[in-house]
Amino acid sequence: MSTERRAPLDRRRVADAALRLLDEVGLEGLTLRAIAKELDVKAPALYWHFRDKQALLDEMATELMRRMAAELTADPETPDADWRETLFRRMSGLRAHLLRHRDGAKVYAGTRFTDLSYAEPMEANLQTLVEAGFAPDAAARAWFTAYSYTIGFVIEEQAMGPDPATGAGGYDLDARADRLAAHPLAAESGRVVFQNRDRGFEAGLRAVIAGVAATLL
Amino acid sequence: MSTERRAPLDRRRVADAALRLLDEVGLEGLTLRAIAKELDVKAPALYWHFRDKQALLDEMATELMRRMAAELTADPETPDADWRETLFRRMSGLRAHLLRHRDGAKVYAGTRFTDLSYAEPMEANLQTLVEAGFAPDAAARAWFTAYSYTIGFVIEEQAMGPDPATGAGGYDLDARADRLAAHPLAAESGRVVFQNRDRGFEAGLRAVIAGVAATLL
DNA sequence: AGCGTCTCCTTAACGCTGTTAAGTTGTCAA
DNA sequence: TTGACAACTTAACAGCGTTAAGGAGACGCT
Repeated sequence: MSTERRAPLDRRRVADAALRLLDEVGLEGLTLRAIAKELDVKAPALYWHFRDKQALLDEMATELMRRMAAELTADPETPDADWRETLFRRMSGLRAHLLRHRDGAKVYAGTRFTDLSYAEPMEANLQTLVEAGFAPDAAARAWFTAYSYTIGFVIEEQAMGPDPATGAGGYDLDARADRLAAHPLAAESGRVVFQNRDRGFEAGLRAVIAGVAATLL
Repeated sequence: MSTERRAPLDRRRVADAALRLLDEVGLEGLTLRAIAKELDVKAPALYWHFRDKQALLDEMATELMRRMAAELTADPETPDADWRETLFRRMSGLRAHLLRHRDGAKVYAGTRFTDLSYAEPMEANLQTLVEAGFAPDAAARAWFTAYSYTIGFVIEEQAMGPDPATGAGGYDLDARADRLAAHPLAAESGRVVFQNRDRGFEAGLRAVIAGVAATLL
């Protein structure tokens, strides 16, 4: 008679399962009952670990951030990298993590972390900037500017659906261009924005970093 | 015997009422029944005008954009303004419109416009950049970069709650600084980011524009 | 050994949500 | 006068987040 009792849940394992499920069903399909089922549990059990659904979403965002931080310590910096390269890599890494999950940016944006695990990596990032000559205020401003750009970019990006170049493309660019035939620049801008997003993101990020260097350093 | 029949609804009047209601109840309180009540109508009536709730939200975003465009044609450009000033004003105006409504950025971000009224102002904006010497691709990139920054900024901003400086401040900055005492730069960055948001937005936007000029022009 | 307490979960139910189906009313054309 | 059509209402449904109440197992205490 195996009296195997499942180990009790904790917040991280719930957030982990929720992130897994998110990729299958999207944010609007991410119900408490579905998450509970994933964990072989009934929905009200989740209320033992979280005050409400928003607290669970906050924990998901925090878990995402923890994974980002873990990747950083695992894969150590090239020591001679300057602050531009560091900032570029941090924001590219943020985008990559958000893109790993369906609606990742919407889950992440504007949520409050549930613990202080963000403090250490954030301090390190700001330190890099200060060591490069930024005043503490300017370092914070520089970081938040690049962060805002990244978040905004990925939110729009994920709302567009899959990249029409890579993959079967959910959006018909030619039809869009036809509708906008009377506005040639707007028509062409669709291709620039919707296609080749990796390159596009990086071009914009480089601009942001260059501007930060010019006005805040 | 007054047989006054209310004029039938249309999409814009519904979107208008929904935007009014949004300020009172926030995005999560914006239910179809509440919108319907605002219009003296029952909830299923809305399905005569919209396929589903998302279509209504799209119309709200479109209406917001229309108002922005209307403000532009009403208040004509100083003719000698250079592209930096134009871009700065456009993005500041976008932010101002998003801030006018509770959860404005969340409603606006990542929705699809329901008609082509965005085409004309967008063409004008891109034209300004092209006339200033940007290649068409670079103009589109420049615009989308500033746009992403603005959207990301306002989403984070509205998620923070009211500005602690102006108004009674929903967030306790001193408590935050205490928690982060071991990480002085991170602690101080809270004040930089959470306070004085108008100035902060503008400083970041100026950096973005300077960077765009340096790398894309 | 037995009792009580605490943790972690279940069962049952609540009000509310977006959405659909079917029916009603007024208006206008032929 | 009839019929078609637009613009709604009434009624209902499955599913949502959430709460209240209770139950099973582990743990410490006497």
